[in-house]
Amino acid sequence: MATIRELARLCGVSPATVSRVFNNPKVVNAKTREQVLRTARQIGYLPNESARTLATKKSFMVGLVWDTDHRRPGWRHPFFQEILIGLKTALSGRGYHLLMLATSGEPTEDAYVRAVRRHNLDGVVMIDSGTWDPSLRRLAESGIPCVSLDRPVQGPRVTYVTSDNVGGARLAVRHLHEQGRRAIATITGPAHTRPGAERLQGYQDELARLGLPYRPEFVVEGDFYLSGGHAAMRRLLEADDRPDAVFVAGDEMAVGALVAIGEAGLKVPEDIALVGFDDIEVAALVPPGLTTVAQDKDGFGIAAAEAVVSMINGADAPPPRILPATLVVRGSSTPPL
Amino acid sequence: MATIRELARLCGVSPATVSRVFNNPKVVNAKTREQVLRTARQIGYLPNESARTLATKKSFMVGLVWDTDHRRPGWRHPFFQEILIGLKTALSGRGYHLLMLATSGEPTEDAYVRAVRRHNLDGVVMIDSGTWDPSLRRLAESGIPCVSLDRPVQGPRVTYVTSDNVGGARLAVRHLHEQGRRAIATITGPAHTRPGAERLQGYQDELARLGLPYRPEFVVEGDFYLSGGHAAMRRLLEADDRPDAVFVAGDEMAVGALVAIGEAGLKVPEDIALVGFDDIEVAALVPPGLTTVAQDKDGFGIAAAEAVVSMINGADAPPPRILPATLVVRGSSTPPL
DNA sequence: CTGAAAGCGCTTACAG
DNA sequence: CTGAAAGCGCTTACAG
Repeated sequence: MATIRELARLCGVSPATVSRVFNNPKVVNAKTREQVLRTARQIGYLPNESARTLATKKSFMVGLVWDTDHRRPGWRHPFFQEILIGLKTALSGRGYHLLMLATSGEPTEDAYVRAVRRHNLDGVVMIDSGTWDPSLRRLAESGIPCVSLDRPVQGPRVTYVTSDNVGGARLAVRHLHEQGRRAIATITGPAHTRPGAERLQGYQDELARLGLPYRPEFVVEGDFYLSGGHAAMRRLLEADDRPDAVFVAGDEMAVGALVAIGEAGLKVPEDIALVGFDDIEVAALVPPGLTTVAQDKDGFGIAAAEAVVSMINGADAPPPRILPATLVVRGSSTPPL
Repeated sequence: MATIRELARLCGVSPATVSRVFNNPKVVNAKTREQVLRTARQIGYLPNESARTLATKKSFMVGLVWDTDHRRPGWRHPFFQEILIGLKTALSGRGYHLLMLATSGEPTEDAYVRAVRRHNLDGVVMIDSGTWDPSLRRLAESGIPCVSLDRPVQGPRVTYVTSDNVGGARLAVRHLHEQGRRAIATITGPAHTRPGAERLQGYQDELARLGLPYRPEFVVEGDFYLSGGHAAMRRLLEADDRPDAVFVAGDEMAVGALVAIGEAGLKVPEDIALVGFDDIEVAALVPPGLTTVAQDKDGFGIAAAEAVVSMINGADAPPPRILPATLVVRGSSTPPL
């Protein structure tokens, strides 16, 4: 591996000049600049990022906290995977790499903060896995630029990105009402997750606006996973009074609900209309097509990357970004009764 | 951020001694060692990894090449997500972090090699996304310790981890035969992917062993995704002679096939038995339960971590690891005819 | 068991 | 526009 000194010697200039060619090209004479660039290409010179980071205190690396282990399967949700790729792409377009932070069995409260400091990470993105342990709080309070997905957090240089969960849920309920449904139940996400709570809120709000009664027996909590949606739907079907529509707060759960309805000998949408949330790939493919509230998955990654990079560059924490959610109508809720 | 000098000063020793406390503790006097450790904790000293990497040429970071963009949706497959977490966990247990490599629109052949060298990465894991472009070949040939998932590659310090795809496919076909099925079709993965080709091979091998004829019209290529399985199944159903069983080379495709069969007014397993491959979460949940060939998802991550770390520590490239695949019997293939 | 010194490969005021 | 020098925070033979 060639170093900056060798390259400088080859070009008959000082290392300082070579450094300027890469970091501040306009200040160096055009001729020498070209020569340095050409020679660098010939000998395959690559700047050593560790040395740069040591000298500049900037690593151009962002940490990803995706708090996962085998007891917390939050990461299994396909929605996160779709966000991850968008985030990686958006960051790399801005010159940043993504380091997956692992606590390596070091279960102390400051595990993440320590990892971030040791590696000179410039910022952090955290994916809400439903848990919110002290190590995340410490990270948010540490002063490191921090963007959280789907969860508001307190901290000096922290912001978050989320979908308009309340508005999206309202869209879903309004749509079901427009289709002539009046007994509209909901299968919620876990109450302790932000999206879970907000989508329930939207359901309640829209019910109120429409003048429909709020019926506690029409609200069953799920877990965002297929099996939870299946179980929740069975509970709804066991009740004396059956709903004619269900707003399911996540597509995976909605597929589980679909299955449960089929097992009960009922049909979607004839007997029960269904609207999901997320618009994961399977929503379009499962018959009769799942009507759902789409989240802007690429938008998550882009907004998170923008926010963290702007804070890294010295800006104050930008306000939270609430991405619009849009209704995608498919067969599970149409035609009207 | 406290440095090693400050810590040394506080303890009345030299930086060299502090360094030894962290890197080679046994050579330093027990008393001073304890004092250094205690003081380090008090002032929150953390070694600067960039400086360490610069001095030692070891970064304790492994790159992940997951070659993805919006045209190549390889990453969307839920199977990869399950592997990723296992890999991260296994690596972090061995003291390594995972850096997601992005080419940031730098579409040169040596983009990955450059990224690896610039960041002093100790090794690399590559996930086969079906494409195999020159930049991956260059990486494999570069001399950097390299582990590939699901694809054999040539290179001085390279090995790979895969499932026993041939054996697994044979298990599936044999099982269908034991259930009394004789007209056994297959929906394959893309022919240019290794798992796709091998599972087809296993299908052919077992057919031959059982004395069943190989019928080209019973072989339809899919894409490993739900929609591809759906389309492939429709083609099988359009033919004059309908199969009574299908070995589908991936669970997502199998779910698509299940849907297509239902749409055609046929039933699984009564009319057509189905066996998938992978054992992703949905396999257990979709009615009537998908019989499938399970891959050892945690095993992938562990084997890859072991292999790359052993090469980093100077060992020769270990032989390829072929993980056993096991049959998981559910309702889609039972009871026997 | 310990310290002084040199070095890892860069960057960046400072002076010219 | 350019160079010499100092410094980023560590590690590691070497000498004692």
